[in-house]
Amino acid sequence: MRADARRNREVIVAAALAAFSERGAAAGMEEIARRAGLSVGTLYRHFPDRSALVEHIALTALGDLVAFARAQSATEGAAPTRFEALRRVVTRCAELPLALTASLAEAAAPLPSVTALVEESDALLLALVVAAQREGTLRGDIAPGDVLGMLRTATCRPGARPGDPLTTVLFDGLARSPDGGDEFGRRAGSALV
Amino acid sequence: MRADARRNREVIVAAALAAFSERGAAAGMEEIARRAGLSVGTLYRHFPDRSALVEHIALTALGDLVAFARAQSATEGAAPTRFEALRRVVTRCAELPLALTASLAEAAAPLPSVTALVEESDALLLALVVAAQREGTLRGDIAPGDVLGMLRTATCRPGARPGDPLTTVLFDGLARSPDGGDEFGRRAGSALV
Amino acid sequence: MRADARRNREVIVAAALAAFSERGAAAGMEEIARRAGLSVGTLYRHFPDRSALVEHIALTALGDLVAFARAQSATEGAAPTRFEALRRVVTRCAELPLALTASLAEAAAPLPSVTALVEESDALLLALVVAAQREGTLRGDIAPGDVLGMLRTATCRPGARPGDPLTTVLFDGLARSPDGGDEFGRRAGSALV
Amino acid sequence: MRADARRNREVIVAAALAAFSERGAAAGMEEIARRAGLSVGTLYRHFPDRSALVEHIALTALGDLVAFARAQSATEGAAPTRFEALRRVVTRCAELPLALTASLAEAAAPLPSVTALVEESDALLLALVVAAQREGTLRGDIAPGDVLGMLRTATCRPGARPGDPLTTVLFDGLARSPDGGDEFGRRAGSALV
DNA sequence: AATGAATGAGTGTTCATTCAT
DNA sequence: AATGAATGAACACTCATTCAT
Repeated sequence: MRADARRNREVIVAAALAAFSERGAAAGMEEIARRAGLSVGTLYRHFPDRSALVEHIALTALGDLVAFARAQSATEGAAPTRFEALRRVVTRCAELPLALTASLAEAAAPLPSVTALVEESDALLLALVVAAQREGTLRGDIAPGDVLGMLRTATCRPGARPGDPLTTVLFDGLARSPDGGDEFGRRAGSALV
Repeated sequence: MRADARRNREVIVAAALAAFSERGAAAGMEEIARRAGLSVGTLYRHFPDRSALVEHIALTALGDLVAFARAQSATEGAAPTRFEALRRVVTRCAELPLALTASLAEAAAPLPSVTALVEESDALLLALVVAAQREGTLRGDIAPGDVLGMLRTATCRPGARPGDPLTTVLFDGLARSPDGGDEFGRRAGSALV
Repeated sequence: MRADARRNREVIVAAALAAFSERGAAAGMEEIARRAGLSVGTLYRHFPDRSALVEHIALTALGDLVAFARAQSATEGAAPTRFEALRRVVTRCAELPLALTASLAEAAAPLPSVTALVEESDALLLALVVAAQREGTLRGDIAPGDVLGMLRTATCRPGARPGDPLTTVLFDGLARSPDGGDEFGRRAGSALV
Repeated sequence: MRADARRNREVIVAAALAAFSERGAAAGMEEIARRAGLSVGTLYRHFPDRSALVEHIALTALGDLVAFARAQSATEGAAPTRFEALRRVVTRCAELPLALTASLAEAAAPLPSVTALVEESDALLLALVVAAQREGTLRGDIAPGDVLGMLRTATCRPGARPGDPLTTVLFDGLARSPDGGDEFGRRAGSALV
């Protein structure tokens, strides 16, 4: 592949990402092309049709996340605890353009390749949650599946951002307090959404 | 407004609700009209344009929920505890067609009237959570905002249904165990979603 | 169907016929709509897609011809001889917009409904040729299939017209001369194309 | 012109011929280039635009035929009779890719250069028919123009092939029977195509 | 008041043609 | 001189909206 073609391909993907993020799956090919400073024909040279572009973006974002999650799931990872590994993955999740607009997610969902990655991602995260609970760094009184739900709520909301207070608070709340107690009655009134 | 006109309006709303639920925001005016047994012209007699119809549906569903939440929030409500009131509101939430497809929610989100109701709904639910924690029926070791997140995860997922096991399990998990202890260390590894 | 809709449908068909005749199958939907004094949307209300329009026109022309051929094939038809019946059918053929441009014919050919009619048309014409030969009004020294080929050459050329000298000459040449002889050596030098 | 350039030109023409034969005028420049093992850029180096390529192919095929017909028309040609010369020309005609799809023929028809060759071809063939009838080897009871029509039917049908039974039968039927008689009344009912 | 036919701007997509590599 | 990437006008088709019946 020629250098300029590869460059253009990247420009297209970036433009599509931006367009979908800002305007949802409603963003048209023409608009994406305009953002990329190219013409529609070039889009179609790189992606056979609209859904191929959507799929590519969804797969790239998800694949990136899954790769990172896999790395962090390996015991020999740099993270000192499974809890910390989980925090890193979730933080990375918010850094990635995973928070694609809901409608793009909906558009990509039925694609088998996307479904497969979502399932792997879920499995990796779930395993991390369970492991963190086993090692005692993540409170054990919440079902792993519920924890996953909370994480998803935190990271996949439209507009989620890496530095989000919600994510921070969430992990604070999920951590087993160092003094050994998730003592009942602790008021957490400040950690509102 | 004549009786048949009011009837038509209701039929239209019901048809739109069904169409959006099944086919997402992709559902067209013609399809909605067909489901309603009417013609597009009649749709436009009742709603000036598509977004007015979307807004009406979102407001109806949300308004219904907020009204119910308001009623349950009044201390003199029939619910014996705030925990029970919360459970009723959440159950009602799942009964309502609030779990509209993500794309419809996205379409309705920017409307100020919808935003206002979402905020009121969040405030009411949050107050109920705090109150339930105060009265000791809802475990206090989870931040109210996190509880809200879990509830949202449980109720607003696409495809959520009133009888959902997740909702049941969630409230089981949220209840302070009768023996007085949310004892630390309880493993919940088997309670996967 | 409303009166104006039926009128418009006819206008569309006429416009499509004219457009295809003049510009071949390359004629676009927009042009057909413009000729009809309508907008593309109306074309698509009446015909689900381009090929449906092409098919309709081909079927109408062919169906008309086949109906006429069927009528003339009935022994009790008004034509005194099978030869005369054949001549009428072929003349009618040239009167119909059957001489659609080659590319339209090519576009319509793969449609099963069109193929079926073409086959029936061929069968009817072939039967007429054989019958005319049996009754002695059509010279018997040419294979019926070859006669059919000649007829097709005469009628289905692009630009064929009812009054065509070729058709006249062709039937003169096919007729058994009244004096009983297709005598060898007759010069026909004047009957050139 | 360099040797490789001439070679490329030939390859392009052959590829275009194959593409048009198989897929009709719908064949695109990119497909032709792919068949030729070249890129579109090279096509445009040899032919200024699509219609130039179409014209070249039509002219080549027709010119080849006309040259052959001219040669056979010269009295001193190798053919023992005019009838045999005609048979050779027609056979050659079927060997040439003249039977291009209808839509290509339509595309090339309006070009004056093509029209001129078609007319010369018709004139040559017609003259051969008349001459063959004069020398008594081609039955004289069919108008030369009609004979031409039959020949066209036989050779220019889409899908016509050199060895075609139709061509053989046609010439058998056109030949004056050796016993001297195209005797009237001969039934040919069984010789269906 | 209801109908459903007509509108037309907009979308995805193609392809002959041009031009940087 | 060849390549193949980029162009952009054109096409088939859709659908929210309007309006004659």
